[in-house]
Amino acid sequence: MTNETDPPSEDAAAPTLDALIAERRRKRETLADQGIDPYPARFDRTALAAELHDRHADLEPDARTGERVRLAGRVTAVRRHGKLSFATVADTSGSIQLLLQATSLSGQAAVVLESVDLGDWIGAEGEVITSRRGELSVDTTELWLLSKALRPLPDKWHGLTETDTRYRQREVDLLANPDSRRVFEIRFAAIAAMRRLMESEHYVEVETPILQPQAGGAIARPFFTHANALDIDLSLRIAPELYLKRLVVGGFERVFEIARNFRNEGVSTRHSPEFTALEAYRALGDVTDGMELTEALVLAAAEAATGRTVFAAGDVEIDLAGPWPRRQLLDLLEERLGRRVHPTDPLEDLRAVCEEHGVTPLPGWGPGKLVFELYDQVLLPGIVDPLFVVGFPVEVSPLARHTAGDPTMADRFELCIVAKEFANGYSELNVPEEQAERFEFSAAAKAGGDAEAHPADQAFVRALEYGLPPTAGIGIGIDRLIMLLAEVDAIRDVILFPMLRPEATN
RNA sequence: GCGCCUCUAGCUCAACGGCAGAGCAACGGACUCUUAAUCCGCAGGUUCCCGGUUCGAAUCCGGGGGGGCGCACCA
Repeated sequence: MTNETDPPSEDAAAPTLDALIAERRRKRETLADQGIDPYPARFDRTALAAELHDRHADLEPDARTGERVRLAGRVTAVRRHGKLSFATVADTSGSIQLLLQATSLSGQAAVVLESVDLGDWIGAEGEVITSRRGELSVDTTELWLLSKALRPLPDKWHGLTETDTRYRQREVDLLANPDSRRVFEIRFAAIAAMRRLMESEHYVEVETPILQPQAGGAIARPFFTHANALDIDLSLRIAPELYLKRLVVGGFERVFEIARNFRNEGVSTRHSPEFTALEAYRALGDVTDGMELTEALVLAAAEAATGRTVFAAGDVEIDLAGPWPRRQLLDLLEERLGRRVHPTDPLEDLRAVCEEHGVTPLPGWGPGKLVFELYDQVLLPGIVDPLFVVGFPVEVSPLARHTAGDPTMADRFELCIVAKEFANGYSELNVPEEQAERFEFSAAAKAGGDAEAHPADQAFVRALEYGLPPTAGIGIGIDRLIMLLAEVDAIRDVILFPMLRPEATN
């Protein structure tokens, strides 16, 4: 293995990407020529990098442990010093250094080391030691190639910065940018924690249709598709709400779904056409129980994912530590506007108040919508720390129970943090006739050209006629919650494969 | 949809009307304690695409494409 007298291969192609790949293929063939399988079927690993760091945190420099381990991971750095080399290997838990001495390596290990490239998956066996500089290392005797990286990795120091490539080739982003990986670790830890909480509260996780004859449960424009077998047009769901309440009618008293929703609307830093919401319904509860559950879920997610309650959001810090204040929307508006407003006020008055505060009323807006817009455009931007805003106009809450003694207001809350809505919930409307009436009203708006008005859903009304118990419902925007916990400001940074235009074909 | 910004070697970036360059990665070499290793050498380009202006275009202009940000719609 020491015939190093060959001149540089004279047919070396130009080191464009193709040539870099060809070079790595050549190395792979070199191994195969020597009887080394470049794609072995499996590997028995006995230790993870992080375990070793935990177990041997206090070793002196130049120490030996006598502990032999088998590691596997991706090569992220190689430092060659002639007969001594160092390599850094990253596995799912973290990174660890391999120390590779020519005098210790097996014949195969030496051959594998000769051809190893940044990005290759390797397995290594050796003794856990510390280097003379004190770095925990594996004094390697055996080395296996587990899978060849034919494509070169991004710059090990700068990583991958081009957003386009980060989103299109998320796998490369994840392996090259630790921060990106961290965001998704937070995401999935948070979701798992919320699932655990729901389970401990005896909610059943269910699945409802994504392909629906008629998209309901929210005010939004759906995507459409077509089912060939039935020759019918279908919508992709905009919310699971109506189906979940039908399950409560059916006797599943506590249900939840972590639902991917689809809305054919604008794309922005805060909006993705495809987004995830947790919706939960609890029989016998009301809007108060909904707020309690919402707060518990967010805190459980924050605790499990980060262990903190204080987060940076832009240039402000917010503290999630509860309990969160619960304030009536109409009271908050009175404080902000200097006068009391209510959906029963004359339309012209409400329009005047809107104009006065920079909200331009649109022609179709009723009094409830005007009040809601005052909230959305005037009140919401000023909210920083978590706040439950309670009591919304019925006009903009077609599925919520109206407030006792006030048919124009609904027992509904929104959770607001740093000027954004994070969750929404209410006492569910369970009077079939009233629901049918609300649907008629919104269906008229839809017929009048409002593409986002809620459609009448007869199957849902029929379900209510079998009896929906008093029920609390909530919906939490998972992506936005993750943005908060991970302290990133683009929703695409918390979605693994965000929607993009297709790549240009070569 | 509208406005602004952006696209140069595999990656990260220079050059801003005058020979398209550097660092990392690659390739050849030296090196048994490095950790962004170091040193010597070598190679690498459809400057996103099409067109125009110009003696000369990565650079200026027009059109197109990808992406980002802002506005609008929405959560």
